[in-house]
Amino acid sequence: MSTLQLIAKKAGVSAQTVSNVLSGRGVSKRRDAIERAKRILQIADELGYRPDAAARAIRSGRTLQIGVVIRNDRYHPLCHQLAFESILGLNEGLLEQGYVLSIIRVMDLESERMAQSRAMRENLLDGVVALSYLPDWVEKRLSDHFEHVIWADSNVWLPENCIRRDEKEAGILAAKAAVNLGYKKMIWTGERLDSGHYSDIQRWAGVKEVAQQHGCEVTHFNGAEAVGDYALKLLESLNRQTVVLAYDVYHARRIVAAGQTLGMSPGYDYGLICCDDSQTTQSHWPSLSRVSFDRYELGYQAAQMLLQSLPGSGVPRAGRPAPSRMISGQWFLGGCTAWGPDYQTVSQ
Amino acid sequence: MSTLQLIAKKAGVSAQTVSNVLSGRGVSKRRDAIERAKRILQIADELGYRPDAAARAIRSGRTLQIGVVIRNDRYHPLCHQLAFESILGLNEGLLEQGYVLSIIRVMDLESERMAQSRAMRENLLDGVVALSYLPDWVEKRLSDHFEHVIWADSNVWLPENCIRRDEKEAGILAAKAAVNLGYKKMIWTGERLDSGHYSDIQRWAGVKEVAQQHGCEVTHFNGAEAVGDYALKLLESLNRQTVVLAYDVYHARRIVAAGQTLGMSPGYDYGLICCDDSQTTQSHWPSLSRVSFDRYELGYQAAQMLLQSLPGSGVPRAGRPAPSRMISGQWFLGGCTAWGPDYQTVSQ
DNA sequence: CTGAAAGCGCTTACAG
DNA sequence: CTGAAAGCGCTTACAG
Repeated sequence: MSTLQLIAKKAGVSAQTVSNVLSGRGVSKRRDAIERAKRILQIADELGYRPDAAARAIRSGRTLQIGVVIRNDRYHPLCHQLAFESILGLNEGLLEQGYVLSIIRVMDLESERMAQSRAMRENLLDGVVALSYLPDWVEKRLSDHFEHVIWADSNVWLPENCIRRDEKEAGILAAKAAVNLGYKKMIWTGERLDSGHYSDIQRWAGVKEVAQQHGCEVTHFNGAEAVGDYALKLLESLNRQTVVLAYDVYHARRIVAAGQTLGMSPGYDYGLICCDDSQTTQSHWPSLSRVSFDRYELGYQAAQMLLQSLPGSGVPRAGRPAPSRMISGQWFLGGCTAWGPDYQTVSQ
Repeated sequence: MSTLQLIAKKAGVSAQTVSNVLSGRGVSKRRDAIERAKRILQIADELGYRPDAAARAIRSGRTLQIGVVIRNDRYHPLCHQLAFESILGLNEGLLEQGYVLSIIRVMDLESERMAQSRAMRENLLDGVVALSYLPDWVEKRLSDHFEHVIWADSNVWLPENCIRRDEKEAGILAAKAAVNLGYKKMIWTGERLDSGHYSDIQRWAGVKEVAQQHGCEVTHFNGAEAVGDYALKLLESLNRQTVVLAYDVYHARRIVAAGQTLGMSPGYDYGLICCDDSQTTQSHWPSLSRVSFDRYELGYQAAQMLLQSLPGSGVPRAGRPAPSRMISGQWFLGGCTAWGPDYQTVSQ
């Protein structure tokens, strides 16, 4: 491994001249200085010089490392697969400013496990982004442990350092589309109604609001209990006048699977509209009528917010907390799974 | 921020006594030493002491940081969504030995971009895991840049430092299941046959081998061109004697979507078997008959292999290259999408 | 503008 | 077993 010292020795100058040249600062316009700088650069190149991240960190007091907290672990590897899109966006935003991202699992924050995770045990991270639905004790622990936290998609909502999807709007967009398509009855399928993650509460609130405005009947179907009598009851109430509004793609799939056992297809035999999707949906289920959120962008923006709150991070207004943001959803008719009750089968 | 020095001052001892106590080494059994150690621990606790990762790295010469190279980026955020499962497994394996994982995108390895990515520009990583299908120039660049590389799921296959799924076995398992279920004709759907990623080549090789052994006709359908005349031709050849063997879940979904437009369902009107899945499939499409690979485990094992190849990583046999490994697939009947041609509809 | 010195926080030798 | 010293690779003051 080559160091500044080594380059300095080979070039016959001092270490900090090398440092100056390599960092692009303070090279004089004098002819000999320019020549020397060239030689230094060449030697550094020959030796394959790369700065030592640790040495830089120890001097600057900043590690340029950020953590992202997610729920996934060995026993719940995919409890929130969509997190991946946000992680990729986050990574891109951080990388642009020289920051590096690493993953922290919620389970690593448990008291008994804290000592196992070097990211928690040592001074390693300049800040963290908490992603999605987190237990109360996790929120507290993160606030205690890190000076800089961005709450992305979590139940924490403050004037600063939070970023969320506009979930009520998602419910409203989905329900309005249903009304406009002419459906007379709505079935809401999700796991929770008025508790849990803010997305559960607000998507349902948006749907309910639109339904009431238009005098439309809405029944609730708990998607977690899709097997047995209840599933049959649901399926018996499916018809061309009825639209199922699904909390997410997972619930939408369950409805389709259950319908299929009775020979019913979405779009044709009943309407199906989903309140949320991800980029995967576009490739795996493009025909789904849905509200779409850009989770990659959410991650990217969360990165911007965190960098803004970090002093000396190089972005504009660095060092001041970032005002909270809300991400808008977008209505997508899809391929589609909701033609409305007046749909006529066309021979192909 | 509290340092060893600060604790030492408060406790009236020297810095390295504090270091000794906190690292759990060399505390004598003498009564006064034990008392003192207790006091030091208490002070460290009160001050919320956390070791500085950079300082430790600079002394030990190891950063305890690992990179994982993936293809995903802003323009292809989900070109390989399944990578997430392996990343989570990798993260778990590394974390157990105090290592931290960060993400490197293939695009960050491009010459013009190298300088942008601190992970490449600086001495930051002790080693990397290359995940999935990588262009030749990426393989070369990684080998040149890093002393320790594990090739996971890539086209690189050497006696050491490589880990792969047994893809030929996957093709064989899928095709044998089809034969055992009584299907007479097979349709293979994937994008490539004899070139590209080793999974393309070997899954197809396994299927072909079994088909030939049993005198079964196999036709190939390029899933990338599923729209238009070709799709119609495919659909016309679907019937109860025929099974579609899909390269992956994505291709399986396309077949189902195309079939649906003609009112055909997998399992009932034709057979559908998939050569690969992921943990997501279990929740999103449990009825799919398939070969299953544990990508989380693949990541976890790749972590073990990398740690073994790193000197001083704390695992057994550290410092010696890890022999290459092959991960087995497992046959899953699923819910199912392949009952065989003799399936009789049962009233529900 | 360049060089010698000091120091970031820690650990690894080496004396007492 | 404990303390004073040296040093990891770099950068930030301070002299020449």
